[in-house]
Amino acid sequence: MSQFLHPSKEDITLHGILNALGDPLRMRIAQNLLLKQGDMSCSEAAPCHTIAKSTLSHHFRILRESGLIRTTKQGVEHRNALRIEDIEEKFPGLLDTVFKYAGAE
Amino acid sequence: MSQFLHPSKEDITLHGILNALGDPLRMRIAQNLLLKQGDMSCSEAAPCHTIAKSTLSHHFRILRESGLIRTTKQGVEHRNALRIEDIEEKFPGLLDTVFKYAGAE
DNA sequence: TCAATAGTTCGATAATAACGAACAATTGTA
DNA sequence: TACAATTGTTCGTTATTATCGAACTATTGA
Repeated sequence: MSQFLHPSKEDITLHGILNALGDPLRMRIAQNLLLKQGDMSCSEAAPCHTIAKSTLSHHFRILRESGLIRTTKQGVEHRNALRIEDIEEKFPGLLDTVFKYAGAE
Repeated sequence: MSQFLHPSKEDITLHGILNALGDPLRMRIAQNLLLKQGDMSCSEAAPCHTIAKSTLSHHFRILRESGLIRTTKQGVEHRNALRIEDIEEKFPGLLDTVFKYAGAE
């Protein structure tokens, strides 16, 4: 009874992941989630507080529907986490390689 | 006196590359260029002949301005090639990893 | 000089992204 | 039970980007 639409591991596509990470804002969200090594609320993972929350919500949906993150509801917050194991199973080494170069941008 | 706008190696960004490859059409163009291991004309590298050539031109421009490909003029054709060495220098292993999983999509 | 070829550019329309406002769901508090 | 506060989604509008066909440029070959 997940309220969010997540693709199954098999349905995750490479271009979906690349497209998700090809946007600077979404990349920074993903980096934040990676650093935290746990789940974060949307506003917590947001790279800045100037962006409209409707826009933020839109980006989280793209991240979610690409399969890069999983969102669960906890109280009033939506907690987000990278689907590291799923991505690693489907595309071994991809996240390592990408995040290795994502730091400085 | 190149007629095309190519970023210098240092100006190539990760999200530019990911964004370029995050589109299925552009990914297939890049794959074609990789397989050929040489340069190809735009129409030669195009994944299908139903797409409008103005649209194709647009995608080649994005690939070019991301730094993923280099375009040179040879007669009436524009020859395109992946900038493998440049990308490899800036992001070692990135193209290997990405193209390893790009085949089946 | 003229036709053929390969791409680019332009103008119009379609699709997508950004924003603020209104909404829904949950929590805490009186 | 209200009711306010908080988090995020949805909706409607506007701005940006993608797609297309038509017109254009540059080059080649007849």
